Amino acid sequence: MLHGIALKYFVEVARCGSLAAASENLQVAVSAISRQISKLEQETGTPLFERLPRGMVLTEAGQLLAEHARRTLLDAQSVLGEISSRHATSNGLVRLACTDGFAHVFLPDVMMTYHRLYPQIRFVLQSGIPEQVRHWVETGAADIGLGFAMENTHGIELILQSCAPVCALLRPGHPLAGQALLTLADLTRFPLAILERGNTVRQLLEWSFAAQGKVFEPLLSSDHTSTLHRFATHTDTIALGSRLAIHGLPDGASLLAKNIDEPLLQQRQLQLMTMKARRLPAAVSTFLRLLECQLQQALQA
Amino acid sequence: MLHGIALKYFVEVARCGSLAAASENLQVAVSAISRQISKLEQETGTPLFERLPRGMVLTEAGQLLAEHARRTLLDAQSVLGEISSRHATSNGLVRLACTDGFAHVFLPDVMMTYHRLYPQIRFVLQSGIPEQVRHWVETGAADIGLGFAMENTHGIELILQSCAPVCALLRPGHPLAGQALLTLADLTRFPLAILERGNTVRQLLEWSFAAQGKVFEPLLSSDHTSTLHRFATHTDTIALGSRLAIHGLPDGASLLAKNIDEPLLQQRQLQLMTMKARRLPAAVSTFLRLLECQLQQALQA
DNA sequence: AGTGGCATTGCCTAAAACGCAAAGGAGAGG
DNA sequence: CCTCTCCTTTGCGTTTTAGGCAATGCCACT
Repeated sequence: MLHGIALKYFVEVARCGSLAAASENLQVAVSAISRQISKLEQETGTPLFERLPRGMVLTEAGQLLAEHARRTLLDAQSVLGEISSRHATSNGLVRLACTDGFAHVFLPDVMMTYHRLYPQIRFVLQSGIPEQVRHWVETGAADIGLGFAMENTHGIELILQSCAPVCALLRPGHPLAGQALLTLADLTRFPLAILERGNTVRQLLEWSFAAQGKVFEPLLSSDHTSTLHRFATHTDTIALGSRLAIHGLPDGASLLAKNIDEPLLQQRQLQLMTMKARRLPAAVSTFLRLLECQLQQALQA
Repeated sequence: MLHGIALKYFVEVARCGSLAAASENLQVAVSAISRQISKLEQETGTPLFERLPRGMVLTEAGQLLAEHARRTLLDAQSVLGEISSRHATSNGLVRLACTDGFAHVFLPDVMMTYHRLYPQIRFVLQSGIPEQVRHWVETGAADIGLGFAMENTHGIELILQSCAPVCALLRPGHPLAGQALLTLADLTRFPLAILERGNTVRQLLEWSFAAQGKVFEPLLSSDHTSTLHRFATHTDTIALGSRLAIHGLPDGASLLAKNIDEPLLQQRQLQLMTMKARRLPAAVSTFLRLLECQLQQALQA
């Protein structure tokens, strides 16, 4: 246990938003949890939750405490791991969160490289829209996040940030394959394939089209990057995405990435992130270094 | 309490090196503490202390846990502070550790500047030899450390590191005041004033003299920089120290800092440090930024 | 061998956590 | 408007855990 059960209960309640749900997950009576929360509130001298008819939600003070608690529990877990097996990198789990584009080629490649160095380390990868990725990292559900954003984020530790403009991805035989730079007008002449709403690409594209009074009606809309790519490699459809997403694809499936002459589309930032003020387990930390390194290489290529 | 008492007892035992002493400080029976320690060892599955006839000393695993515990407890304290008084910078204590040279002019000046911005923040300053400073920061007895070192340190978060060669400090009327650069031979022709053993200046000077087969017999040896300065401003004695130590002294007491042509003396590094992986209280964090800024300015001057 | 400084163990008491059941509140829906 | 449902909180008896005290064991030092 190391740390009082109080904090453990507290984070669970914060996570599920009600005593009842937490009681279910923790297999502990509701009353017990209720008392622990009361105790915490007494100790801090402020209410940590707002009591709503349908559950409990963190107050401002509660959020501060929740952050502390999550940091602490994660740290404890990592330290216990390091203690129980003395070799630094045998605390064997790296939990990654990323937006879809990285999940198919880039991250698997990095994981493979890492795996050759430390075969006993396991991975968990979760992909989602940028907002989810950010949230997972912030709450410690993932160790490392890789995604896109349009503005600078706070409440998160930024390991690396780099401009990652939205590109047009098209097959070598495409009519536009000869042009180095495309315009928005070029895009309107071909069917488009793009990620669902909630992703930065989609948002930026919609803004760009709206700014020029054009309607944006993609032929294909999916929540999987690979769907788009597959489609684009065999048709004249133009997929919208990032250069990194196709970096390292097998030659047979290769796509070309073309820049698009539209300022809005340049605004996208790639972000590599971890939880703020968190001490990472050894395995995560070394993986992070590798990832950062490979990311920089890929960005330059 | 927030966190189980176990960790609290644990760090205290680690700090004083025996159950008996910890029992005294905590006002808790020895047996109670002994049981908490046993419980921790059971939970981690490894002994955390080596039992010696004269007390207990941390094992390797124990050290890992102790670091975690200290991080956690400090973090908890800081979060509680932030909660109880919601304004970020009202958690009112900044604990500084530095080597003697900074304690007289430089740090007081920074504290004054800070105090004008946040009048309710209090300070604790402890000065000592570099080894102590480092230790205080490492164990969380101080929030921020400012000192010198000869090699790169680990187990500590380096906020800023900069070359800080040992200089000769002499009064404007001194026979050597005209020279821009002094040699070791110059130093032998005048009485010297220098800090006690354990400080980097002293160490480097002794090495330098030894390397040239000279004996090192300072006229004045003190553990207070100001003693040396006072002495040097009114005699032809040369004080050894850092440029920063005299930065901002009132004109009447002013000394000149001269570089010395001796590679060994250039090796000294100034280090601004905090505990590794620790989340600092808001007040400490803002003070640190100010300090860092002023330090950079002073270094350029 | 004896002594003093330590840590551990056994036993008992005090305090804290837990579970169950009942009570109190506040929307949702008929 | 009343009831139903889904919450949380409270009261009470039981169980678990921490604390204190005194006895024991260990080891070095004299």
